[in-house]
Amino acid sequence: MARLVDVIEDMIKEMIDENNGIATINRSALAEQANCVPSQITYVLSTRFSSGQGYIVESRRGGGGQITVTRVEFMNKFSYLKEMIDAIGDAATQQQARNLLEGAVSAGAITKRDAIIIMSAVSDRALGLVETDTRSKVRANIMKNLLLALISE
Amino acid sequence: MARLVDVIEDMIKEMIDENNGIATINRSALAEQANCVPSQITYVLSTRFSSGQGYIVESRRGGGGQITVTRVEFMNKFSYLKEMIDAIGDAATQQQARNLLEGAVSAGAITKRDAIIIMSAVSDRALGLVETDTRSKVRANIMKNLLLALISE
DNA sequence: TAACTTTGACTATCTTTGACAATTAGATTA
DNA sequence: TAATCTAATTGTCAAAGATAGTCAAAGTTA
Repeated sequence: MARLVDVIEDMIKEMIDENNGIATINRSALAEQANCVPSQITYVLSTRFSSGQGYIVESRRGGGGQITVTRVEFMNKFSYLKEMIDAIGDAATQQQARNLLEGAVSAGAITKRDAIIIMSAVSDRALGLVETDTRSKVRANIMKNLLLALISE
Repeated sequence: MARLVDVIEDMIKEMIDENNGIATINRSALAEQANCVPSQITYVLSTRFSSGQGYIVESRRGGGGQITVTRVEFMNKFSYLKEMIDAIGDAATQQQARNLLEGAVSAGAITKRDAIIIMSAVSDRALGLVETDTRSKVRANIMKNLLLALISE
């Protein structure tokens, strides 16, 4: 069964692709198109289109209100990695790590190969022996070290 | 009567064989099929499909969640890495990790760049939040996962 | 007896939904 | 004109739903 998040993520990315890197969204219309509640759109935007993933999301409420999603282009690799490091903060779940890495790959900030390597180091499997209550922090730490290594190449 | 672990192990291996080396599992569905509790699947995966045994296991929770098991083929050109994985065993100090990586670089099994990346993930600095008494085990685990990722490319 | 297997209650994480709050443009009114 | 109302939008947050993970006790086997 396809996940709604994935469907919506794809729809938004398509809009972005078709519009020179900027999607202009009417939240409820998109929700209707995707057959879901409007807040689901908000959820997708916050988990898949964050600044650490190379997007700027702006919005306005009220009549004529809308959401615009802009893919940040021409951002050099270093500042992208820096954004990622900021986004990680001091804890990250496996899924958050995955989302960040996918964003970085599609932004061209890192290669797919590097993303796979990094993911393999911070997956739940790799960290299985770390106590569950510190695992997210350990993951964040490792990931930041890995990204720093990429920066300092 | 055949042991459950063996039955489930075979089921998963069959799925892998039938799908180009990758099985996609819904844990509770498979448990139902095998007539056991879901956590039994987790047990089989951790005892029979570990990184030391050449499998990459990935998973996601939540709606649409799933587990994927990938069998990594050891081609000849990766025999050095396979031996490395065996050599790591279940614990490695930072120094041992460094030595192994240096050996791999001078043997031409991995690039210097990859060695630096891997080292940045398993350095004491990256693992600072892991309790010292498990750190070597965690390091070994991460390293095996990383090497498998390199092989699986 | 030591190691391995099986079970199940409990936990963690991710997604989906919906009720309610906040904001804004434009229309209406005093 | 200024204040107010109204309709149109997005934002927030917590609950419900859907998976997988953990851990320790009980059972089995070598």
